[in-house]
Amino acid sequence: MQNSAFKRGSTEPEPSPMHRGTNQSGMREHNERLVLSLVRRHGSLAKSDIARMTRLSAQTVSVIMRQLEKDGFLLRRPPQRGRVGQPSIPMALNPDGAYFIGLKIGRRSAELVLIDFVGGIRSTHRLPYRYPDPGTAVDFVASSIRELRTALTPEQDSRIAGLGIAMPFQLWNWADAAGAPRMVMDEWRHRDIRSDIQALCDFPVYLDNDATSACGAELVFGKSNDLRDFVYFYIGAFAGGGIVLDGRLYSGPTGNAGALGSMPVPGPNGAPVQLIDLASITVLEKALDAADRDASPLWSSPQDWGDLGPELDIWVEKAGTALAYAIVSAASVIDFEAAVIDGWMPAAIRQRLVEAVSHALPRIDAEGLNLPTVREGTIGVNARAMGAASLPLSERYLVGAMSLPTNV
Amino acid sequence: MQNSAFKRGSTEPEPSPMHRGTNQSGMREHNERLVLSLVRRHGSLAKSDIARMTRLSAQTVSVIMRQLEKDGFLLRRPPQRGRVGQPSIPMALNPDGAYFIGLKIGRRSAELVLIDFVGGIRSTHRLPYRYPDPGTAVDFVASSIRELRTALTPEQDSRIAGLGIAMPFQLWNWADAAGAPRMVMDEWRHRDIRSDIQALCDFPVYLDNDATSACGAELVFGKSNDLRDFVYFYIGAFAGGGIVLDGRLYSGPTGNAGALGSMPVPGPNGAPVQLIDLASITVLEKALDAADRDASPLWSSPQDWGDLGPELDIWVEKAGTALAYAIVSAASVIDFEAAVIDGWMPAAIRQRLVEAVSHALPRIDAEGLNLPTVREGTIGVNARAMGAASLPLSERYLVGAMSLPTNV
DNA sequence: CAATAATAAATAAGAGTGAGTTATTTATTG
DNA sequence: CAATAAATAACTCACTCTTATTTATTATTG
Repeated sequence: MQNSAFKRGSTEPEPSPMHRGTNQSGMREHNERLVLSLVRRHGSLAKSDIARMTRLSAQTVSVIMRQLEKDGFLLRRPPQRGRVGQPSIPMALNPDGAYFIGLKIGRRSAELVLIDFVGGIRSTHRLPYRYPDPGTAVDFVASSIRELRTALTPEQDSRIAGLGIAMPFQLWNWADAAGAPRMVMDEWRHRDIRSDIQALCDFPVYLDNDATSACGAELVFGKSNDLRDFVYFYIGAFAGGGIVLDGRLYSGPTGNAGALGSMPVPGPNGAPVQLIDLASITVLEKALDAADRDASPLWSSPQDWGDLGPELDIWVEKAGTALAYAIVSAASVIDFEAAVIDGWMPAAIRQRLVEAVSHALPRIDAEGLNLPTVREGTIGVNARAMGAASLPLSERYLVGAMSLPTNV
Repeated sequence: MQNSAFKRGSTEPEPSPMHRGTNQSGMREHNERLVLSLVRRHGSLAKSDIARMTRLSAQTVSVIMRQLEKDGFLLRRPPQRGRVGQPSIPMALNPDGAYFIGLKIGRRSAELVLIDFVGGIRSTHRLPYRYPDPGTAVDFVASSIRELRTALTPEQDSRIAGLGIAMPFQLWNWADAAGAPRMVMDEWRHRDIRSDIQALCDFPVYLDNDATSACGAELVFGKSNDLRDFVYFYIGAFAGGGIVLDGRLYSGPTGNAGALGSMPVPGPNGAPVQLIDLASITVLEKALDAADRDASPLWSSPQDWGDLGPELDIWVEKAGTALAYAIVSAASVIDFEAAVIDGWMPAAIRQRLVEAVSHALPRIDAEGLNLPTVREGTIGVNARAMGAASLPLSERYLVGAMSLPTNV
């Protein structure tokens, strides 16, 4: 079953489904994005560094970067002395160069953040609910945006470059049978939430899977940007994933790439089950409920779960093994450099989970594969909302997504 | 364990591991490749068609295509009358526009083919052996190339644009314990066969996994070019695979993407085994041996295996189920549009195998996934050698592989 | 049924843009 | 003060775009 909302969209119609040619403005745009991408990855770089890396002439880089500085995307840093020759002037991203809105629509709450060009959170809005409902969600977005925009100067306001939505794929399917009326959940199935929110905004609106978005946050704002290709797991209420190929978030032809929660892994009795059935936080919740332990910290305090007893240990062990199988399967498809694991959990638990995966991995038959190294994610609980905000950023300012330079 | 030979190489040193900028010649080259890619995909196209598809101006397309025609890459077809306005002149690929050499190094034989710009096989050279040995292989390549080049006019000879090698990953590991001396097989581990062959050639030499190469043949010469993203299985002595993303063969950071033979799938007793242990032709061979049937047609007559009895039926069933699991796992990583299955087997068997997969697929839990459609490959037994030849073609004439336009 | 209009492909001439080249300036270390 | 390296200025060159023109066909009309 396909989610009609999951056709990534921008503000412009794209009448040509095919490849497009390149002209001078496309070339310039590509080179500008390249400069911004390199500066983002390295923190700060001198014009001469960029020229060497890109093989563009020093003059060309000079022109491009002066323009980017003039446009407020780059800032000069103190000249670097100590080596022969004129000191180089490192250029860094200007945090105020552009702003982005990230919207996470979850099963228990919606969250909207305003972030700056380097991923700093400038404001946060939150709406908890028993179950999500499209009308309420759109109202929340409308009022939150109105509120945050009034707090900005006109100059800042004009620099809001886009909004991204992170939402579970097939939200209606995974809804809690408990609280959610069937009819409300079915609304999600047919409603094009992206268009509804686009109607509120004069900047482009993008939508992607929540775990894929979280992966985008890791790529754009995290410390994993030394990696060109990695597979990413976000362990939330349900386990999900994302894919980075050639340094770009890859969400696939239908937007459902990195649907790692649906990966078949060996189950307790030998029969295959889905990763989601072993590595989700709801699985831990059920185990705690069955043991008459209080599971509420799982949702309310992701920074510290307190003592959850042996149920946690068992979950970490089983989830880690399941993730290890998923990693081997993913490595059979793409020879990822790394597997990055993050989630809605305390950093200490995340670390234990990564250790469990690292421990289980060598016990799986991986003959013929180059196994990825396993790493912790570096964003944490905010990854989905920040990832949502990273979507317009990537689309507009990085060499990414549809990145062949196109006509303008 | 990593195969040092599996660093895809070209004839030029690539000192910059990073992204490169675009300049005018890069822009022109990109647009030329785009034209050739579109003409290849559609069979023939008028200049005006290309202009509409690429959004380039008619004049630009006119200039580019007249140049490509002058350079011998495009041919005029009869004008298309019947509609209002000046008749359009479709342009098609000139088969003699460029030639490519494909080399397959297998476990039982090496094969070298010369193909033209549209995939026509112009000559074939074959060397059967009990086990592969690097020295013999290089000698075979040297003499075959010498021979085929003397049969070409100087004009044709100068149009040989590259050579591709298709070779199993970790050839030494899968070697038949029977015939192959350990020492000879170990030579493969350390020898850089690509460089050795590059030394014989004045055109660039590429190397890729054999199944990945076969996938490239399907993409470039097959009838699967309506697909932007697909997963490909080549069932040879061992099962292997390849990946196509955004219309380009993706071989991954280490060249080991699409290592689908190593995919864990449920085994006969519940414990996971690798796909290779269920869906390889060697598995069928062993079953035939155990039943005292003659397995030799498997290798000697891939066009017609004759009657192989119930062992074949069992193998098709088991291999089909295993492939179905591998497809679901792959679909969890990337939401491929299609799964294409080809191999060293008669077309009728390939068809039965695809049916077995299609039958097994709906019985696997694929909640949350968009399952790809299952298709037969359209190249068949020659896929690996032709795929090898497709590597330099893609690299040089299609928007592909390292396809961001770069400086020249 | 010719004459003319409409349509679309293809091309020509010239403008505009952006990267490359060469030479120059600037600021530092040795 | 020489050597080195960053940064920039002036100018050239390549390639696409725009506008106008030519060409070949089908459709329309008196």
